Amino acid sequence: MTNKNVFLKKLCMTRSEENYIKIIFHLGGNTSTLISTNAIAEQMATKPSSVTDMSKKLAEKGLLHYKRYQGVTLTELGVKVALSIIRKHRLWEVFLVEKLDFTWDEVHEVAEQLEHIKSEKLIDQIDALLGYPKYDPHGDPIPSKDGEFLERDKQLLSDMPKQSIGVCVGVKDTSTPFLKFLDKNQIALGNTIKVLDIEDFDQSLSILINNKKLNISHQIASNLYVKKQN
Amino acid sequence: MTNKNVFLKKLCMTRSEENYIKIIFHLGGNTSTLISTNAIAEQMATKPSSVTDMSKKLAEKGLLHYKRYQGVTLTELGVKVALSIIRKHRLWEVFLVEKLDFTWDEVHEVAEQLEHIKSEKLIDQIDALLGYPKYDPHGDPIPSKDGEFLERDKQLLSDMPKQSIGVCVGVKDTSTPFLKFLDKNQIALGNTIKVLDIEDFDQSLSILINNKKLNISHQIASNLYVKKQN
DNA sequence: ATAAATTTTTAGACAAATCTAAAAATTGGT
DNA sequence: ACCAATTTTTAGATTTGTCTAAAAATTTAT
Repeated sequence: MTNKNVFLKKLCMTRSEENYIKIIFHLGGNTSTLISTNAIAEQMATKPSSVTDMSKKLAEKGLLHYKRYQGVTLTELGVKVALSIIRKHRLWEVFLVEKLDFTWDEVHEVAEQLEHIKSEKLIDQIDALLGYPKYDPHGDPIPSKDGEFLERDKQLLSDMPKQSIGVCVGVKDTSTPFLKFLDKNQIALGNTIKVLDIEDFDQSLSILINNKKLNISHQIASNLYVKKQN
Repeated sequence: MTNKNVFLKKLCMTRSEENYIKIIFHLGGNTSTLISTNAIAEQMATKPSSVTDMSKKLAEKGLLHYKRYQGVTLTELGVKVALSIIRKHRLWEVFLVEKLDFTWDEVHEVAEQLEHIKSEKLIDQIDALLGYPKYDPHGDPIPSKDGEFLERDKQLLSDMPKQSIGVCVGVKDTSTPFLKFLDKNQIALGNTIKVLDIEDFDQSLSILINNKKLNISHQIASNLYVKKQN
């Protein structure tokens, strides 16, 4: 048994604590990014005052660093805990889709419950049963027992072929004009985008997003990351 | 969807409430047996005063009948809820043993967690994946979606006469030491057991199992259920 | 039948996780 | 640098499930 797992075993965490750690990880993902109280509150669908209370408790437990009015960062231990929860969540998602015929939109709610089941043997056996998958049904990477994982293969929208479908996962250019353009056109993280056509003349794209057809320039498309489906 | 399932869907129950209902069912099993506050407290490993509080709450919700100083009985709805929890618990136990190589003594703790996962589709698909089993790994019957189940015609090994043959179908004692003993001696559900001899002095038995002769105490034999062969 | 023993309930407290409302600190615009 | 807006924290309350200690009801024994 690794050193990490000894720590995880000793730590007894409530469901609520685990959800905070998971959300904080998703908002930052490492030990150096400061996450604000309000951002956490919004993701947790709770009030900032509740977040402050929980931040103090989790800092007390050594899972994050907290400084008044500054925000929090995960400790190394906090990252390990987050990865172990995410590992469980994503493995359960694969299980539900592969073994129990769940559709992609049905898995999340159930996986949110299953990720809190406490049994090392359980999740390791599920992992084995599934053949040690590397990605979940949404294409997100599944951390190994030791917390290692491969970042998913995302690509620029401009590199997608005609008729392909992807989910918007990030931007390359982070300038204000570009982000404003995205806002104005209601292009947001998580949106599904289908490439309808690519114009030979200027490589501009005709895409389907939010059930609406939209034409965007090659320059726009070459600054949007998508995760290709299938 | 049956009427019952409509009710179960509307009822939102906490984990603690579900555990009370399950324990009360195990102590009585029907709508007419009065269960005492102390008995529940002992099984729940809690104090009688806590049981009183919870009894009032569950009566309020229509799951049981409660009269001061008398005890409680389950309502019809309470029985249905209990059966649905027991169904989940036992199906998960089969899953853990059949699909994930858990041993008899490892399943209980994890099934205690899994039985509270809320998803009708999840448990129905697990049921299908397992081929709609009728009995769990301890030989206890699994209620159907409609709450019906067949108690098995079984008897204690200690009540079998010399030279009789039976098939192991369950255990009376489900404690870890007993289950570990069975694992160690390769006594498992489905094994055929022949009673070779019964010692007058201490009622210990000499049995034939897996084509091997084995001596077991009367105490062991009185905690093993077998189904007698014609 | 009545006193003693037991069981059950009540009353009041506590911990966890949340909330609201108000106070304090930080940030941003001019 | 200062005022206004925003963010964050504090203080105090609420809910759920539990506890202890004491009171009340029931059961048992003589």
